[in-house]
Amino acid sequence: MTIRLETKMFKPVSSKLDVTSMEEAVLRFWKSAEIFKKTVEQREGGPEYIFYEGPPTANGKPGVHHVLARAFKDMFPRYKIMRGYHVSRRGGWDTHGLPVEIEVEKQLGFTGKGQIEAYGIDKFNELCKKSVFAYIQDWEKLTDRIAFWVDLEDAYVTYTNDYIESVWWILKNFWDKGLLYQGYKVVPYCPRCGTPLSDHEVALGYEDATDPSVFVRLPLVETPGASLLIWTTTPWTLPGNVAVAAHPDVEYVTIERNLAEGGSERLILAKLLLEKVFPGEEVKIVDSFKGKKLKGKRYQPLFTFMPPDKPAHYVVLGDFVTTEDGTGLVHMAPAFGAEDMAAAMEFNLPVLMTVAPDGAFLPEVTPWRGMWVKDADPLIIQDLQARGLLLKSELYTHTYPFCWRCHTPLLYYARGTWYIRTSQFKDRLVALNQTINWVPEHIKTGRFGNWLENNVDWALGRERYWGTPLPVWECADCKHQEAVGSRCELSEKAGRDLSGPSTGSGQGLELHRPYVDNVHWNCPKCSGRMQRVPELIDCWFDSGSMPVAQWHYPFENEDKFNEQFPADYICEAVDQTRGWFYSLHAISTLLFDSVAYRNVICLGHIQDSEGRKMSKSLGNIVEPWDVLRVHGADALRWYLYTATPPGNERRFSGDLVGEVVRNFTLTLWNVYSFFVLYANLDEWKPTVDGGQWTVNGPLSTVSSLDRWLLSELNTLVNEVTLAYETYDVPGATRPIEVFVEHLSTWYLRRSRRRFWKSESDTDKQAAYSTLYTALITLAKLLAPAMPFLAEELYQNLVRSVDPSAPESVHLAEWPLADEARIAESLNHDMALVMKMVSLGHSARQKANRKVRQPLAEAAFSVGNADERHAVEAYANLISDELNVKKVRLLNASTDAVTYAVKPLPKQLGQKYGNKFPAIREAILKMDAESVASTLLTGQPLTVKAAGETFDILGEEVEIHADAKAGFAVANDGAYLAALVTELTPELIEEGLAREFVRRVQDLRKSADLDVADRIKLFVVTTPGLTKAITANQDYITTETLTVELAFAAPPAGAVAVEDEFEAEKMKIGLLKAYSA
RNA sequence: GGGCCUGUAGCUCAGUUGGUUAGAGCACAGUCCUGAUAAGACUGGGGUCACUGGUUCGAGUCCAGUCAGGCCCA
Repeated sequence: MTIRLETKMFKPVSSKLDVTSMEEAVLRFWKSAEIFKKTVEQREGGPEYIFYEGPPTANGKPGVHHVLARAFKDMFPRYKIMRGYHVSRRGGWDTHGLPVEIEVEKQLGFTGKGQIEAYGIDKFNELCKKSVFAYIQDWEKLTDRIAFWVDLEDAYVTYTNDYIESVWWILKNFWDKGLLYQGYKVVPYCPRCGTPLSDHEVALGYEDATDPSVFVRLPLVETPGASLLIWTTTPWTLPGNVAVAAHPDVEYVTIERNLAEGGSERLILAKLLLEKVFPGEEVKIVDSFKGKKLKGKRYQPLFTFMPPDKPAHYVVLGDFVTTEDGTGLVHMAPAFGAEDMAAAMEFNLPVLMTVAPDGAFLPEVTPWRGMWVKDADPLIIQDLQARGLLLKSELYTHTYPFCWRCHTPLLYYARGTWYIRTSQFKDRLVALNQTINWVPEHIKTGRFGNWLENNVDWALGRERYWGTPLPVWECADCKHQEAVGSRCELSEKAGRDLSGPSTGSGQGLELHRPYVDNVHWNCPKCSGRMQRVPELIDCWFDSGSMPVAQWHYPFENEDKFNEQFPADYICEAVDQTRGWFYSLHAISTLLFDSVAYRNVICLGHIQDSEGRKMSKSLGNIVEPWDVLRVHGADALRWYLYTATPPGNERRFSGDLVGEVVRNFTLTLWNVYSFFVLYANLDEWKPTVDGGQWTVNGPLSTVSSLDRWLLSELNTLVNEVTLAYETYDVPGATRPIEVFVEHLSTWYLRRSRRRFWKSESDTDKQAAYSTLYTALITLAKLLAPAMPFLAEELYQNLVRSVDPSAPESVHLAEWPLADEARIAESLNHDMALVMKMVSLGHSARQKANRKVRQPLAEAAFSVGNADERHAVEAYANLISDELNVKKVRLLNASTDAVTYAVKPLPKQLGQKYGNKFPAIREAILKMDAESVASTLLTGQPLTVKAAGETFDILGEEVEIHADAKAGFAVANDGAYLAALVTELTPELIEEGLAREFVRRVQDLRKSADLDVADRIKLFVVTTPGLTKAITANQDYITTETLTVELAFAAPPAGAVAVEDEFEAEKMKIGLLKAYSA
């Protein structure tokens, strides 16, 4: 294709789109023109829109689920910028915590805490610090490629001294309010990592585990020969047994059973569980009683390694006992179970701590000393067996918590640790949550709301190395404790300046371990030595402190903090309900009695194409780059926005993204390239009107197609805008797909001739104006979701002809709907026209009349008077599209039309309720023709049913017309299209002429002519076709841009072809006459 | 065991306050259309709307229960 560039307004656009190179060119433009920076700078002074980036950890490669989150994070700031808001999108990195330590331990080949201390905490933490940015380049590259605009140059980093100091300030605040306390509780504890885990960490690691399931006899002291029967899946807790619990109101039985070795025994257990414990075994019930009768019964201790310091080994009563599993008699080891500990408190039972923090038995437990408790399970079982205390031992599979990073089974273990008293604020947590806009809404009262309702104190302490140290110092002698809230305060206490920078020659203190542990002072109470407690804090507290700590508030940036709190919008995946969503909410509630965010989109997880979770071990991870390389970022983003509502889990594969390109991107691209092709041919350009873009002349009031498209366009603007305002992502994207489809397959399909015609009349101008308006409006509506394509359209359609326009579509103003252009009835009518045309095509298919053959007449039947008007008003559109000479409405009096009636359930059912079936029956029994004629004249129909008389109105019954003879018919409900299929010689000749034109156009194409090139045409053909060509010569020469038509053999050098159709033969050839 | 969500065509998803014959795209087959189109139009095959029961004149939609999957909590 040859284009004379010097006269063209718009950059020529190939009809073939190379997505990747287009996007890469846009990326280069954004970079060189610093567009992202400008989107922030140019909105300085505008209202603030506050977005918080949930900080990821860059010690692993980003995956497609990160693309999901980043795509959703990106679109609202882009939208708000176009609406004039100032949005500073500060990035952040989460850098502390066990995952980081685990990675480094792996590198070093460590398996326990001892090795870390031997290696040196300073060196270990140095490696942690390096490792958190191991994959930062991957993150930056991906973030850049998918066009997630976030400021990574000025990102906050949770390990910096400034950040930690702000976190300390928060903790000191809590300390002063008495919200930070040391408690002793049974906590899930990872013996390998040597630290308790928070509830949200435990949640990450449930797996199926197979454990021993043992039934153990506890011989009663006062009743020789009888034993309590208990059940446990953790035999290693048995040396810690101090009591047995029974439910006061459950029915228990004493049974007698024969022993294999001879003799018999008596056992006590819950009656309901008898069948489960002794399936198929005959047992004799000798007694039956309520659990409360067991109260205080003493039994012989199983083990005596650790003498209890309080009365023990008797039955206590508790409501927590269930008859789901086991025996209804629950073994109590207060050191290893939360309920056990609670019972120990209630009944003043001793706590036998038989296990060391590393999960090994203490030396006192002589047979298994130093042994990992789970390894000791079989030996304990053996021991019980040998002593005749074991009834039976089986295997039991249940879900059990494992350490989420190292997969060690967790132990429930009584430990001292630090808590934040969040439960005291439960009501405020719940009340403030009510003011947050959750997408999807059910999270608010469901998952997140329930979680808040059941709030328990936040277990904050972590006995680890790489993290924010808990700023509490304790006197070695008198246990006096002080919390420190800043570097200055620490300097004062320590008596030396520790507040300077910690790098270079600065005297300042690095706030991590081990350096911070080396700061001491004398106890003000007893002049003992103040030493920092060993704990770090939960790294979720770091990220939850981000609204404060990213600004190093309150030590500086007070104005920044005030301006940027709370957030308008955050977005993360659903696993963050117990993570960042909670930590942000809890901290800002306790600190400021405020929400931390007003709107939140909570994303579902991505699964693979089979609906399985993507995981490294399954090897089913879709690499984002594989998709990006083939289909580009826009298509990936668009797929994520449109495929599923954000809260749903979604199946994902690269092929589904490819569909977006074929279905949506290419359709829009082709409209765009069509526009540019013809606008350049006609040298059409929009005009600038006082800095505002308008289009040439008044927007047509002549063409109903133009009025319709603009009505739909402005409707779309309203729809998309409302969706953005309510954080409805599918609502902001899916309607654009529908519009583009209509734009391409109806507006443009029906408007093509308006662009082809040679004369430049007002109708042609109006067509250009309308299409141009639609394209530049679409570019803006698409900008937040498809930033690349939007930019490409905008640069070529707007910037190339108006250098004074905003430099980027992302700096442009969001379009506002022109309400005056919205005409509901027009949208309605056109939808009807499309439906009638569809029926017309269907009828043609049935009649086996191809579209190129003109037909004499199409007649339609529709539902009501308004619709009859619509068909009349758009008759020319319909006749063009269906290639018929005449369009009219079917008329009962002149056409051979029959009627059928269909009572409408919605109308009649709502009005008459349970009388509806009888009424329907009665109407159907009546003569359809007379029912129709009554109702069509606007009179009510009198119906007798079930002994009553009803007046049925026209809108309560649907009247179906059917055309009898001489028509090819297609219908749908009340709608019907009927085609006259009879052909006259003139119609046949016209059909031949169209066939002929089609052949010439193909030949033009294969001769590689430009669309506007004029040709000389040579034809040798059979008489029938000759006659048809002669009769339609004007039509043919106009259509094919023929300046000279000769009935002669093509000369040498002509592009020629032979063909035959409809029993006619021909040879045609063409020569280029001249270029347009 | 408890909470939340999901279950509609081979695949990805729509389906309004309960109301006519449950739709779209992809994929498959045929026909047509095409001087923007890698596209489009029409037709066809493909559905016990997870299952069972209930409410109702009427249930994909409301209620109860069951099953399956996901996430979360024990």
